[in-house]
Amino acid sequence: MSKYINKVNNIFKALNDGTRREILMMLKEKDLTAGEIADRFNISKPSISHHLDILKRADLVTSEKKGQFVSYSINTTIVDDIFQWILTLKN
Amino acid sequence: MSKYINKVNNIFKALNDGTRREILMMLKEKDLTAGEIADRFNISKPSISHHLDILKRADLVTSEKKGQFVSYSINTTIVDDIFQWILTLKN
DNA sequence: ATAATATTTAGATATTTGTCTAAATATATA
DNA sequence: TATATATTTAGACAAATATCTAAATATTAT
Repeated sequence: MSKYINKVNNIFKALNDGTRREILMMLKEKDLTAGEIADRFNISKPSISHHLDILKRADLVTSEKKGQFVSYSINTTIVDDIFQWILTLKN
Repeated sequence: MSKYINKVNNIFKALNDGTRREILMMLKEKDLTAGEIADRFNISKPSISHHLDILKRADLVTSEKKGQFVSYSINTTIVDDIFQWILTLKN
Protein backbone atom coordinates (compact mmCIF):
# COMPACT_ATOMS: atom_id res chain seq x y z
CA MET A 1 0.00 0.00 0.00
CA SER A 2 1.33 3.42 -0.96
CA LYS A 3 2.62 5.76 1.70
CA TYR A 4 0.00 8.35 0.74
CA ILE A 5 -2.89 5.92 1.04
CA ASN A 6 -1.58 4.74 4.37
CA LYS A 7 -1.40 8.32 5.59
CA VAL A 8 -4.96 9.05 4.49
CA ASN A 9 -6.09 5.80 6.12
CA ASN A 10 -4.53 6.72 9.43
CA ILE A 11 -6.03 10.20 9.37
CA PHE A 12 -9.58 9.03 8.70
CA LYS A 13 -9.25 6.19 11.17
CA ALA A 14 -8.15 8.68 13.81
CA LEU A 15 -11.02 11.04 13.02
CA ASN A 16 -13.59 8.24 13.15
CA ASP A 17 -14.14 8.52 16.89
CA GLY A 18 -15.97 11.17 18.87
CA THR A 19 -13.57 11.08 21.80
CA ARG A 20 -10.59 11.66 19.54
CA ARG A 21 -12.36 14.48 17.72
CA GLU A 22 -13.12 16.10 21.09
CA ILE A 23 -9.48 15.76 22.09
CA LEU A 24 -8.49 17.61 18.91
CA MET A 25 -10.96 20.39 19.69
CA MET A 26 -9.51 20.69 23.20
CA LEU A 27 -5.94 20.80 21.90
CA LYS A 28 -6.95 23.46 19.41
CA GLU A 29 -7.54 25.75 22.43
CA LYS A 30 -4.32 24.89 24.25
CA ASP A 31 -1.72 22.22 24.83
CA LEU A 32 -2.64 19.68 27.49
CA THR A 33 -0.96 16.79 29.28
CA ALA A 34 -2.25 13.24 28.98
CA GLY A 35 -3.66 13.47 32.49
CA GLU A 36 -5.43 16.77 31.87
CA ILE A 37 -7.05 15.26 28.80
CA ALA A 38 -8.09 12.12 30.67
CA ASP A 39 -9.65 14.25 33.44
CA ARG A 40 -12.08 15.71 30.91
CA PHE A 41 -13.56 12.32 30.01
CA ASN A 42 -15.29 9.48 31.82
CA ILE A 43 -12.84 7.08 30.26
CA SER A 44 -9.85 5.38 31.88
CA LYS A 45 -6.37 6.81 31.48
CA PRO A 46 -5.10 3.81 29.51
CA SER A 47 -7.94 4.25 27.03
CA ILE A 48 -7.14 7.93 26.60
CA SER A 49 -3.48 7.03 26.18
CA HIS A 50 -4.51 4.67 23.40
CA HIS A 51 -6.57 7.39 21.70
CA LEU A 52 -3.61 9.75 21.89
CA ASP A 53 -1.42 7.09 20.32
CA ILE A 54 -3.80 6.76 17.38
CA LEU A 55 -3.89 10.55 16.95
CA LYS A 56 -0.10 10.60 17.07
CA ARG A 57 0.27 7.84 14.49
CA ALA A 58 -1.98 9.90 12.21
CA ASP A 59 0.28 12.88 12.85
CA LEU A 60 -2.72 14.83 14.07
CA VAL A 61 -0.97 15.56 17.37
CA THR A 62 2.60 15.75 18.60
CA SER A 63 3.83 15.02 22.09
CA GLU A 64 6.68 16.29 24.18
CA LYS A 65 7.85 14.84 27.44
CA LYS A 66 8.15 17.46 30.18
CA GLY A 67 9.48 15.83 33.33
CA GLN A 68 7.00 13.21 34.38
CA PHE A 69 4.31 14.76 32.20
CA VAL A 70 3.67 14.36 28.48
CA SER A 71 2.28 17.44 26.78
CA TYR A 72 0.19 17.06 23.65
CA SER A 73 -0.31 19.63 20.87
CA ILE A 74 -2.43 19.64 17.72
CA ASN A 75 -0.52 19.50 14.41
CA THR A 76 -2.16 22.01 12.10
CA THR A 77 0.03 20.93 9.16
CA ILE A 78 -1.92 17.72 8.87
CA VAL A 79 -5.17 19.60 9.16
CA ASP A 80 -4.14 21.34 5.94
CA ASP A 81 -3.57 17.93 4.37
CA ILE A 82 -7.11 16.85 5.24
CA PHE A 83 -8.28 20.06 3.63
CA GLN A 84 -6.46 19.10 0.47
CA TRP A 85 -8.08 15.69 0.44
CA ILE A 86 -11.56 17.15 0.85
CA LEU A 87 -10.80 19.62 -1.92
CA THR A 88 -10.17 16.80 -4.39
CA LEU A 89 -13.76 15.71 -3.80
CA LYS A 90 -14.98 19.02 -5.13
CA ASN A 91 -13.19 19.48 -8.43
CA MET B 1 -26.98 12.27 21.09
CA SER B 2 -27.45 15.57 19.25
CA LYS B 3 -28.44 15.55 15.61
CA TYR B 4 -25.25 17.43 14.70
CA ILE B 5 -22.98 14.94 16.45
CA ASN B 6 -24.82 12.09 14.82
CA LYS B 7 -24.34 13.68 11.42
CA VAL B 8 -20.62 14.19 12.01
CA ASN B 9 -20.37 10.60 13.24
CA ASN B 10 -21.99 9.25 10.11
CA ILE B 11 -19.77 11.31 7.85
CA PHE B 12 -16.51 10.24 9.45
CA LYS B 13 -17.66 6.65 9.70
CA ALA B 14 -18.43 6.72 5.97
CA LEU B 15 -15.07 8.26 5.13
CA ASN B 16 -13.18 5.71 7.22
CA ASP B 17 -12.92 3.13 4.45
CA GLY B 18 -10.76 3.14 1.34
CA THR B 19 -13.39 1.54 -0.88
CA ARG B 20 -15.96 4.17 0.05
CA ARG B 21 -13.47 6.98 -0.50
CA GLU B 22 -12.70 5.55 -3.94
CA ILE B 23 -16.40 5.41 -4.74
CA LEU B 24 -16.68 9.11 -3.88
CA MET B 25 -13.76 9.92 -6.18
CA MET B 26 -15.42 7.97 -8.97
CA LEU B 27 -18.76 9.71 -8.46
CA LYS B 28 -16.97 13.05 -8.47
CA GLU B 29 -16.20 12.36 -12.16
CA LYS B 30 -19.67 11.19 -13.13
CA ASP B 31 -22.82 9.54 -11.87
CA LEU B 32 -22.73 5.74 -11.88
CA THR B 33 -25.16 2.89 -11.27
CA ALA B 34 -24.62 0.42 -8.44
CA GLY B 35 -23.53 -2.20 -10.96
CA GLU B 36 -21.05 0.09 -12.69
CA ILE B 37 -19.52 0.89 -9.33
CA ALA B 38 -19.34 -2.79 -8.34
CA ASP B 39 -17.64 -3.64 -11.65
CA ARG B 40 -14.72 -1.39 -10.69
CA PHE B 41 -13.91 -3.39 -7.55
CA ASN B 42 -13.03 -6.95 -6.67
CA ILE B 43 -15.78 -6.94 -4.11
CA SER B 44 -19.20 -8.58 -4.30
CA LYS B 45 -22.23 -6.56 -5.33
CA PRO B 46 -23.92 -6.93 -1.94
CA SER B 47 -20.82 -5.52 -0.26
CA ILE B 48 -20.80 -2.54 -2.60
CA SER B 49 -24.51 -2.07 -1.98
CA HIS B 50 -23.72 -1.95 1.72
CA HIS B 51 -20.98 0.64 1.18
CA LEU B 52 -23.40 2.74 -0.86
CA ASP B 53 -25.93 2.52 1.93
CA ILE B 54 -23.39 3.85 4.43
CA LEU B 55 -22.48 6.70 2.08
CA LYS B 56 -26.16 7.47 1.65
CA ARG B 57 -26.87 7.49 5.36
CA ALA B 58 -24.02 9.99 5.71
CA ASP B 59 -25.65 12.06 2.97
CA LEU B 60 -22.43 11.87 0.98
CA VAL B 61 -24.29 10.43 -1.99
CA THR B 62 -27.83 10.47 -3.30
CA SER B 63 -29.52 7.78 -5.36
CA GLU B 64 -32.20 7.78 -7.99
CA LYS B 65 -33.98 4.76 -9.36
CA LYS B 66 -33.97 4.66 -13.17
CA GLY B 67 -35.88 1.65 -14.35
CA GLN B 68 -34.13 -1.39 -13.04
CA PHE B 69 -30.96 0.60 -12.36
CA VAL B 70 -30.08 2.81 -9.39
CA SER B 71 -27.93 5.80 -10.24
CA TYR B 72 -25.68 7.28 -7.59
CA SER B 73 -24.38 10.87 -7.39
CA ILE B 74 -22.03 12.63 -4.98
CA ASN B 75 -23.59 15.26 -2.72
CA THR B 76 -21.25 18.25 -2.71
CA THR B 77 -23.34 20.05 -0.09
CA ILE B 78 -22.11 17.65 2.56
CA VAL B 79 -18.57 18.02 1.32
CA ASP B 80 -18.91 21.68 2.25
CA ASP B 81 -20.06 20.60 5.71
CA ILE B 82 -16.93 18.50 6.18
CA PHE B 83 -14.95 21.56 5.16
CA GLN B 84 -16.64 23.53 7.89
CA TRP B 85 -15.78 20.89 10.46
CA ILE B 86 -12.12 20.82 9.46
CA LEU B 87 -12.09 24.62 9.57
CA THR B 88 -13.08 24.60 13.25
CA LEU B 89 -9.89 22.68 13.93
CA LYS B 90 -7.87 25.58 12.64
CA ASN B 91 -9.19 28.62 14.44
C1' DA C 1 16.16 4.55 49.00
C1' DT C 2 11.09 4.73 49.22
C1' DA C 3 6.88 6.38 48.13
C1' DA C 4 3.91 9.04 45.21
C1' DT C 5 2.49 10.65 40.72
C1' DA C 6 2.12 10.44 35.51
C1' DT C 7 1.90 7.72 31.68
C1' DT C 8 2.16 3.66 28.82
C1' DT C 9 2.01 -1.37 27.87
C1' DA C 10 -0.19 -5.90 28.06
C1' DG C 11 -3.87 -8.82 27.95
C1' DA C 12 -8.87 -9.67 28.03
C1' DT C 13 -13.55 -8.88 26.26
C1' DA C 14 -17.76 -7.08 24.06
C1' DT C 15 -19.10 -4.54 20.03
C1' DT C 16 -18.67 -2.98 15.42
C1' DT C 17 -17.33 -3.59 10.75
C1' DG C 18 -16.38 -5.51 6.06
C1' DT C 19 -17.00 -9.29 3.62
C1' DC C 20 -19.27 -13.38 1.75
C1' DT C 21 -23.23 -16.49 -0.13
C1' DA C 22 -28.07 -17.27 -0.65
C1' DA C 23 -32.45 -15.42 -1.09
C1' DA C 24 -35.76 -11.67 -2.02
C1' DT C 25 -37.48 -7.79 -4.73
C1' DA C 26 -38.05 -4.97 -8.79
C1' DT C 27 -37.90 -4.09 -13.57
C1' DA C 28 -37.38 -5.29 -18.53
C1' DT C 29 -37.74 -8.46 -22.33
C1' DA C 30 -38.96 -12.58 -25.07
C1' DT D 1 -46.33 -15.25 -18.29
C1' DA D 2 -41.65 -16.82 -17.83
C1' DT D 3 -36.93 -15.55 -17.85
C1' DA D 4 -33.11 -12.51 -17.45
C1' DT D 5 -30.92 -8.57 -15.29
C1' DA D 6 -30.09 -5.11 -11.43
C1' DT D 7 -30.10 -4.30 -6.83
C1' DT D 8 -30.96 -4.98 -1.96
C1' DT D 9 -31.81 -7.73 2.28
C1' DA D 10 -30.68 -11.40 5.55
C1' DG D 11 -27.68 -14.09 8.02
C1' DA D 12 -23.03 -15.76 9.07
C1' DC D 13 -18.21 -15.02 10.22
C1' DA D 14 -13.46 -13.23 10.79
C1' DA D 15 -10.98 -9.09 11.79
C1' DA D 16 -10.72 -4.60 13.86
C1' DT D 17 -11.86 -1.47 17.60
C1' DA D 18 -12.88 0.74 22.19
C1' DT D 19 -12.88 -0.23 26.54
C1' DC D 20 -11.38 -2.13 30.99
C1' DT D 21 -8.03 -3.75 34.88
C1' DA D 22 -3.46 -4.93 36.27
C1' DA D 23 1.23 -4.29 35.73
C1' DA D 24 5.35 -1.86 34.03
C1' DT D 25 8.11 2.32 33.39
C1' DA D 26 9.63 6.98 34.32
C1' DT D 27 10.05 10.92 37.10
C1' DT D 28 9.68 13.66 41.33
C1' DA D 29 9.61 14.36 46.25
C1' DT D 30 10.30 12.81 51.06
